[in-house]
Amino acid sequence: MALVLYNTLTKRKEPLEPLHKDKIGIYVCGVTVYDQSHLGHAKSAINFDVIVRWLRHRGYDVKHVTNFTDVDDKIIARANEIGIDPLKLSQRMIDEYFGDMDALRIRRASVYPKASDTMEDIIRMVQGLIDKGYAYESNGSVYFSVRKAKEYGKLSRQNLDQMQAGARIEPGEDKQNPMDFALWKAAKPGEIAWDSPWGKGRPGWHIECSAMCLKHIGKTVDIHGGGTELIFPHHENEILQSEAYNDAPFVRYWMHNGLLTIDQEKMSKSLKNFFLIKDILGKHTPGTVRFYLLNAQYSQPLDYNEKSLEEAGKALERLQNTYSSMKAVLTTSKGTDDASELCEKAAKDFEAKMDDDFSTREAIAVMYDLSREANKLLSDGKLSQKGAQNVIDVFDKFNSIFDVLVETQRTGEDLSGKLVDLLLEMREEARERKDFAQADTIRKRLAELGIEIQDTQDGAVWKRK
RNA sequence: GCCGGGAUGACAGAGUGGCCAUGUGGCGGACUGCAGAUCCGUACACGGGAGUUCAAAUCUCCCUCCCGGCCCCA
Repeated sequence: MALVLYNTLTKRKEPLEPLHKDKIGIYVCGVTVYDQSHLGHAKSAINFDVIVRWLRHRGYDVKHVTNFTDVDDKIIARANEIGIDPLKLSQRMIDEYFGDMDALRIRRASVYPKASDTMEDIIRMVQGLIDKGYAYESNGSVYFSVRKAKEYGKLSRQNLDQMQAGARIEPGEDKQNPMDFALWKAAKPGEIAWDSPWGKGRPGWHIECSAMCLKHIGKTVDIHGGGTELIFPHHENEILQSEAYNDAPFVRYWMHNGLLTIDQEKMSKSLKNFFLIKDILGKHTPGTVRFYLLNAQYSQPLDYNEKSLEEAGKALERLQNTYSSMKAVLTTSKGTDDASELCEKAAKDFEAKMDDDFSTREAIAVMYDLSREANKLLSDGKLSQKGAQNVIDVFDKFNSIFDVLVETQRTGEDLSGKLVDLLLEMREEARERKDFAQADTIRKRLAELGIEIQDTQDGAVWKRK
């Protein structure tokens, strides 16, 4: 069955058909690095992390490009406040960003271009747009002329005339039309600037993405992603620039992730209602955070609150327990049922849900069903060792995409493992002679050492926490 | 004002024209020396109003409310 995904451009789910058979170029708008990352950034990054992992799992050769906007008004303002070079500030924030993302086990993109490294390409593109008559220079700045665009608003379905009537944007002093947007901004005195044919200045916000897509992927990118708040004007303007410059369709599939809200409002730096990733990770494991964020369809908004994050942690523990139990009985289970039918069905259902626009929430539900059935077989003493392995295989596949489970496999082969086995034998003897005080002491002392014991019908099993 | 997305049980969050989402939490059981884990059963639902249909939470229309976008933002 084909993989389908929701395309914001056409407003429907479409089968994925990359431009070049098995290769996919995906560009995801990154962050403006003027401050630390919050949970909303994590949502976007994790959503696309899973999407890319799934595409790779399906056999595609994926080139994933995510940019850093390292030159912009906010960075300049912040750098001035603290008195450092803007590019130093942005580099520092990039380092922080990678620290957070690595902690959340987000796989790195193939390339992370920065606006400041892409300057030649940006200037070439701006000049090209002027040469083709789509853009004009005015007092050292360059603007894209929206009236020259063949189609305006095809992504966001905005109508130029209505927008102006409704928004009543005052024309900027250098603009011919209020909806024109800057491709190149003339430098103000003292600002960081690059040389260009129009004097010193720096790129407008939208042009870097167009230039990076062209440079790192090509005229047409298969998938372009970002948060829903970027649809207008950012992505709309990218389309105008790129299609005018390249004379080719810019993007085949537009994917937008829903925003993280808090008390029903968008989490954002400007609203000051954000939680930093590093603060959240002080209270919750990376697995819990990932699981929480993947508990909703990527395209839907998700309302954050501490309680639902805790719930996600408990819910995840359920899957973790099953996984750990299966590992624990891998060489001891005595049943005869290899659970193959069950596991094949789960694996198939999981694939189908992920293939349906990356429906992580439903894919998780499949895992719960598998969990329940597997636990039942285990507690009835029916599960075979092969069966435990089959269940583990499905969980491993799930985890290769979601990356939320931790290895709790007993390491019984080394000395410490053998010592734990010995203690469990002694505890078993204590229990047989009803010396529960002794048995409980052993359990308690081992727990203090990070070894968790659970009594099952087939005897006690243990794992490292 | 214009554009887009929503409204589902205590909470979180799926989905489909007729059958159970799922998880957390409740309640009642099973198992157990105790813990823990696990399993079984159970209650609680589809914003409001009209229509289509044998059948609608699921399709159509209207209404209400919420969120996002229209300066920056994942």
